[in-house]
Amino acid sequence: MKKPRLKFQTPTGMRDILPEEEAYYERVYSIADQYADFYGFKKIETPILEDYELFVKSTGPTTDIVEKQMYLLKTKGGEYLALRPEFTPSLARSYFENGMVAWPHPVKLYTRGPLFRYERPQAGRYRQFHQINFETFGSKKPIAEVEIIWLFVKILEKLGIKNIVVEINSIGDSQCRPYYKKVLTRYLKRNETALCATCRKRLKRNPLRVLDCKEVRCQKIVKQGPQIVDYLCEECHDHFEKVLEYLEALGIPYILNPYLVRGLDYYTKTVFEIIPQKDQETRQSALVGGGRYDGLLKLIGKQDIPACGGAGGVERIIDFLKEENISVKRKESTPEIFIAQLGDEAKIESLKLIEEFQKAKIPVTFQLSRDSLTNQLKIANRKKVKYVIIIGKEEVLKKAPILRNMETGDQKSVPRNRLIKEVKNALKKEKRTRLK
RNA sequence: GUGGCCUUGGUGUAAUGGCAGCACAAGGGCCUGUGGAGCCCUUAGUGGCGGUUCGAAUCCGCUAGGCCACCCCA
Repeated sequence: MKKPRLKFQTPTGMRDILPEEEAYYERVYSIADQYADFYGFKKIETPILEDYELFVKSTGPTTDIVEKQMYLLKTKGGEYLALRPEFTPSLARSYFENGMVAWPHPVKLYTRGPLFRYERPQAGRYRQFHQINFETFGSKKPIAEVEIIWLFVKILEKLGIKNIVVEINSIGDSQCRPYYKKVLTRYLKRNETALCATCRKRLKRNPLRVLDCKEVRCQKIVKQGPQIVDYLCEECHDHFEKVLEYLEALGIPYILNPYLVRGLDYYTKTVFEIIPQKDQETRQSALVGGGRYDGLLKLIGKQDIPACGGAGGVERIIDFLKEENISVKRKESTPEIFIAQLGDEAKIESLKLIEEFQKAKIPVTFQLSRDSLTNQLKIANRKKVKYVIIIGKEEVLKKAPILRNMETGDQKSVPRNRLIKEVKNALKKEKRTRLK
């Protein structure tokens, strides 16, 4: 619980990512990069700011994201821009704008980076957060969304995450969903008095959302009501069956959740979430979410292109890694050599030395702003380096710095021109004895 | 947008209406060019505004942040 009451600090819900935390991000990103590449998803980046209308049109004007969570800003030129709250609209826009329609299909894209939603911060939820995101444009085959689920499962596995489940459902398409909506609405209306207040509102605006209400009373009613799977049209039914068949073939464990609907307007057919097993009850912290959105592209471009995609929440994945005690090793260099200098000539000489070590790819550390040898050795000691090179006036004159072993306290003077070689040998010896 | 808890040096904490203290960290010294220990010194704090009171870190109000939950989502 930290809160430095400073003049300037990060805005609410935003935070600095410090070195320790950064190691986790690097880990997640590097694995995502690697797997994206293997599975043929091409990495692209889109601007953080987009035309505000893009999200209104695609994410949906009645969604919470658009209604209350978007960062909206007006430029000096009078345009309305939004900080992107999700990736899909941006990628769909980019698909049309860059003529990807003419690329060999399906077009498989990968992107990652910060997203912004204005809401109250909470565990695993920030106003600036990060996602890894995959989209496939131009395939209506069920394998397309399975591929994305597969990819996410692989990435999570590689990160060391087990104990997760894929929850999956089909919410139909424009053929069958309207009818189901009607049936559901009729059913819910009959039981309206037993629903919670918000669900009574939902009933008018978006009755499907009643399905994933967490109120016990609503769940009770929903459980006895009609399920979408029984109302799918033939095409959606077959599609869904194929999806499940592929998942089984891949050995990906999944759970059918007939009440999974998701909050964005544009989904059709398959919707899925990947959730830690322990959160299955609450479904509070989905690590990954996505689905098919065949109707979206025609809303923002000329052609009607089938598409699907999914997004993984980087912060949530990292939180989960930490909860599961999956540690991430930092890959920064750990210098084993400290260069200590005394006096001006020696300081200049040590600058040259540092460059030589850099060229020889030997990581060194130093504190040029310190002058006393005592202090420099103290620092060297704290940094747990193996060797210290000491250069003073005398050593500059003799062209022979001192090489000191910090463990044994032995030291000897080494001719300047042989120093790098000598250090290399010493480090090699260290490594060998450590292996024994 | 709603609710609960919280806010004291860089960090972790103590003081419950009466002198803001301790530990660690940091910087310096004891020790002129040789570290790890010890000792000494220094820097540095009640988030902000207002109220109650002889007196407020402490009680009250507002405000700003933080954490958590609801809503919703990754």
